[in-house]
Amino acid sequence: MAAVTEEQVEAVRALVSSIPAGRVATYGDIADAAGLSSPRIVGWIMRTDSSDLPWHRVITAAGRPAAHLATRQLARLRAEGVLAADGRVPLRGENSVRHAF
DNA sequence: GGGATGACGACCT
DNA sequence: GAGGTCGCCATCC
Repeated sequence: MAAVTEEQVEAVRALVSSIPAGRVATYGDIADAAGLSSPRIVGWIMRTDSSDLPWHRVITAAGRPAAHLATRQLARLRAEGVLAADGRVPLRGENSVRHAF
């Protein structure tokens, strides 16, 4: 009786996989776009089923990835063209898919 | 079966 | 403007 159906998980995976390089998305946006009730579900999916998804393109609403992965995330994002200022990804402008959603 | 934890967000103080 | 608290759903112990 999973409140979150496989379809929801698939939607999240599709959205994350649909994030273009040089752009980042927030957990809240993905959760909302996938129709999830809680952004935590997105994090749960990433942790449980990270598969081949560009999880490094998913950051928190604070514009900063998880503490343990922050270094890894920033390094990858920087390689994709996302310049993080002081370990923070500028969610403002075209850097975030928020506008695309 | 129950409690604590976790890739988070939003609201309140 | 910054920090702390509560709520959210699922998993792990």
